[in-house]
Amino acid sequence: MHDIKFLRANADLVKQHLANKNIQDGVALVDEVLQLDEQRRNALFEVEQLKKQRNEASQQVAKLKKSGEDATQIIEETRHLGDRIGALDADAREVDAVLATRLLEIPNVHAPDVPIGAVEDDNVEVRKWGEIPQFSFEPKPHWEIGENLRIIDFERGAKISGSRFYVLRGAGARLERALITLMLDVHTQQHGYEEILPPFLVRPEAMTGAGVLPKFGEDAYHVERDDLWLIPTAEVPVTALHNEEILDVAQLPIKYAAYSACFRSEAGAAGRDTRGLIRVHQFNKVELVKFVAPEYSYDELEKLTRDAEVILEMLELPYRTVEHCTGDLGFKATKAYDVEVWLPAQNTYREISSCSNFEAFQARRSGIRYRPLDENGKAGKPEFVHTLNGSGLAIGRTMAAILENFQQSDGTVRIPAALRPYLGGLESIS
RNA sequence: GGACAGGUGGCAGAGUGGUCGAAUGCGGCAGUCUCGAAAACUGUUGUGCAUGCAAAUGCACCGGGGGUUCGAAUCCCUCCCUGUCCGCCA
Repeated sequence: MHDIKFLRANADLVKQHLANKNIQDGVALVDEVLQLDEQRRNALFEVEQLKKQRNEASQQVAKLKKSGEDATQIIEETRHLGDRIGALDADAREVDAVLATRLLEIPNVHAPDVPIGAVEDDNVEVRKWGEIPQFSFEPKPHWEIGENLRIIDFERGAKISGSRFYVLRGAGARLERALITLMLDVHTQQHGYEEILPPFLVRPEAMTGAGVLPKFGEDAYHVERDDLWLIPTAEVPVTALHNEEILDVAQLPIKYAAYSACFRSEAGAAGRDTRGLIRVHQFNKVELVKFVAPEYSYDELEKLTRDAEVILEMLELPYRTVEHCTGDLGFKATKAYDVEVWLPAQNTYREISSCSNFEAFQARRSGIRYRPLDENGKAGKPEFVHTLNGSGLAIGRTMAAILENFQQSDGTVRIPAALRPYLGGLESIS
């Protein structure tokens, strides 16, 4: 969410950035909000004048009654005032509600150094790591490997829950659990994150604060009866951890690593990645979330991205890191990197982590603040923190990458050395 | 799910219709005292919004929302949360 004052003062800049982000109705959205804002301020000014009159009249009544005098005349006169205030207040509230919703729907601006571009192809590769494996045979896609080894059961997943669901069994289930544990261990023991295990169902406020609602409700699952949402990522509950709090500046940066199951309806994704573990309704992920002082947020983004990359290096998986161009940045981020792992059977890199700086976009929605220190070390007025997050990593896609990259001609899969301690020393799945 | 009891400033805790944004205590900040510190004493100490260049002024906020009233922290409705007991349950 934008600061309305910033929007008022920088409407043209915001419009330009939305155009850079390839947002079609950006100009109209900004103009509508500015108009609503003016309406709201006019209504507010009028109603506040009337309230002032009413407050003064009420104090008169109090004085008269105290001295035992008759106040019926003032009470009579003020009664109409109350009706008008009520009506104007209702108008102002209505405008305010529309304004708040519209404001929540305006995408974030982008950082000045983000490459301008329209689509994914304009993203810029910033790093590449690892050797792309050469096979003496035609590498199989991970879903075939998984089914042959009887560690992934897509058919029964569909029987139980429908398409885009799967069942892990035996070594597959254990591998999934090992990956979760390894990632949490590395992030907590080597990268300084605190481990969080959050609720998987959250209130609408948490979804709104993180930026999923009101615009992207279609992509998530909603439990009607209790008005709770299944989290599409641990980002939602972990970001909400500090909603409406003023954080102690000495604690910043706050860094959390959270495992959760993630639930996505994948509405509008029909026909895309229909096979395998790449695009499913329920998957596991270890998510990294940071709350930082604004001046450090871009440094922290670089570190966060590195924290994700390190996991792939430990697992010996080749990857590249690309920076999103403006057109691919999405709704919330001012700057973002995707870490993409090599998938041999698809002969391409696929996103396995997306690391973003949101600046104050989420913090403003969620009321997450801190008191910056002045040059004398004294605490000042509360200001919004910057929030960042990134996958560290998506577990299902990591499993897919392991199966495809380390498959052998005999159909077995080699387990990378770093993972073996988490699998009781297992060196390959056969 | 049922029955009670609660939710007030950073914390503790008064306040049951009229200068209550809110007593008091603790904490924080500044000052006095001191070589320095502690103690003591004095002062100060919330957030958001609007108008304004500013100083300032106004409005709102006592869990959220709505209502009654000239006037609500205080009364009513509703939702949420916490505690206790009962029921159910991993």
